[in-house]
Amino acid sequence: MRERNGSKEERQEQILDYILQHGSISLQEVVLQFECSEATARRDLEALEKAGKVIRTMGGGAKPAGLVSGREIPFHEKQNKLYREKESIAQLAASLVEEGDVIGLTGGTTTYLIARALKNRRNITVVTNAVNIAMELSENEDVQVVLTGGMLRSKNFELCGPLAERTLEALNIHTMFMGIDGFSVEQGVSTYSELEANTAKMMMKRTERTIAVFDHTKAGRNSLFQVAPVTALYGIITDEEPGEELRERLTKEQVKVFVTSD
Amino acid sequence: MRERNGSKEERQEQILDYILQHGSISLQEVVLQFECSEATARRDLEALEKAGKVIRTMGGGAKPAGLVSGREIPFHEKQNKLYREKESIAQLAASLVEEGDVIGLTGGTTTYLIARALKNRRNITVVTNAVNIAMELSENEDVQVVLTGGMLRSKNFELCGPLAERTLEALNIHTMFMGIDGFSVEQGVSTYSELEANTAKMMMKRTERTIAVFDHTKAGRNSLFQVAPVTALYGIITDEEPGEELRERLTKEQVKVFVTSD
DNA sequence: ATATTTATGATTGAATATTTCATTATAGTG
DNA sequence: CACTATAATGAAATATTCAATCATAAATAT
Repeated sequence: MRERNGSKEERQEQILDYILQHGSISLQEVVLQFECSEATARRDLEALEKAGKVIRTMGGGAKPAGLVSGREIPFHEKQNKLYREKESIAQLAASLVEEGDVIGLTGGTTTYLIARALKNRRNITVVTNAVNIAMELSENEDVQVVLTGGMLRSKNFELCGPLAERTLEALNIHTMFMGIDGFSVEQGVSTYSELEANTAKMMMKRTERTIAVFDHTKAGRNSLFQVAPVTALYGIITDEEPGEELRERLTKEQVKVFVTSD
Repeated sequence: MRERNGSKEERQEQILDYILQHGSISLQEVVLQFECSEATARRDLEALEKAGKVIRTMGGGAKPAGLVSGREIPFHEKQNKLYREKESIAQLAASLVEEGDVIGLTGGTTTYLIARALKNRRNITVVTNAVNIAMELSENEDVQVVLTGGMLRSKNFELCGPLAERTLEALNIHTMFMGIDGFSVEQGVSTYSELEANTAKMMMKRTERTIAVFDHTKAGRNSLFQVAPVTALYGIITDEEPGEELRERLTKEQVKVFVTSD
């Protein structure tokens, strides 16, 4: 390889730096600044685009929306296969929210979509422990966003730990939408992660009405850590009619069932 | 004019809606969805670009980063100014950090640069109330990131309010780097925002050594809300030698002075 | 009714992007 | 140390997209 000034990685990082500072860069600027060919400049921009860090424009590159401090906010819609289902769940959830409400949202893809559905609302407050949800909603000044504190788990952008729980103690939430990994009559709602389970539990304690949101693949499944029994729920929102037995039990426990196809 | 479905304005608004929701749109999607020619589709995107509402890409348009629901994030703009000075301040600050330290960072451009300088460190803990700093550092698993809770102020990504202060009560910070808007002998350090001032005050209470970081344009200036007198500081880091009187006073008060040019 | 303005679609030359292939440096292997 | 394999780069050919221009038809004004 004919390295002139530095490695490919260095160059791309510098290009990204430039874009983050200036907002955009032209192909010619890349060529001149790094004394490389147009082909290389394009390849660098292409690589950065693939990494979600740059959006390519005609004759250059620019800073994409949804990029915070050079980092992509994950959970973008394309990635998800159950996007339609989750989107319809999110729409239904959002329809239950009224002006003046104080809403709680745990982390997760479905709750993230609920946040997006609430994005253009006025006069609501959203309490969440998910940084990406907070960022999404902060775009709208009419939505008050309260983020819990805590240790940042980089993989899913959730704040967890004792600090998160401590923060929640000071809050009172009307309606909380809880994203979960498993739902069954016997075990209630459950998640893969103990940290998340604990944080969710704590959030529930501070909430009047807890509504579990999940797609049909989660129904009848149990994840490792139980968050709450079905009796603790105000309602559930899902995309497929639950089985007869489940439906009966839920009715008996006065758990409201919202199905998107209804 | 041969209006098919609606006016030019309607169409452009719908295109914008689509882009805001989906993040981007292709030229072909515009053509198909609105049954117009490519020329018209391009013209619409061009108009939206001129209005600053869309960034045009190769073969389409996308949501621009500078625009968030019609408002701009001032954070990245500010970063341009005095970048070199701030970067050198950040480097000096980072050099004071050792393995095992628990570092506090308030929000601000300079502190953000400190975070970036600390990004590849090992075994340090960073406590911050700035979401963008947390996101930046969370890329590295060897840096433990603790975010305070609080109300998210969308303009600068800072978490403020009683909740932030409540979170800080549970934490003990070794060295804190505080970004400020004004510094003078009489008033000490000050900021534009009362919320930020209060949060900074609280963070100071939980910190052994507080170091104020600021570029020379902040020296000798007072902002609206005082955070602390100079006597409360362990040190300052700035890019220009302070005046003789100031230097004398700082020496007398045993405030360490770090200047990047030294 | 006629003229004017505006929006649109089509065409063409220019700019940009993509693909492919040859070259050279780096890293690894015996 | 030579040899190979790999990765990065540059150059050239091809394909795509864009910008500018002009003609036409609808809406508006006179």
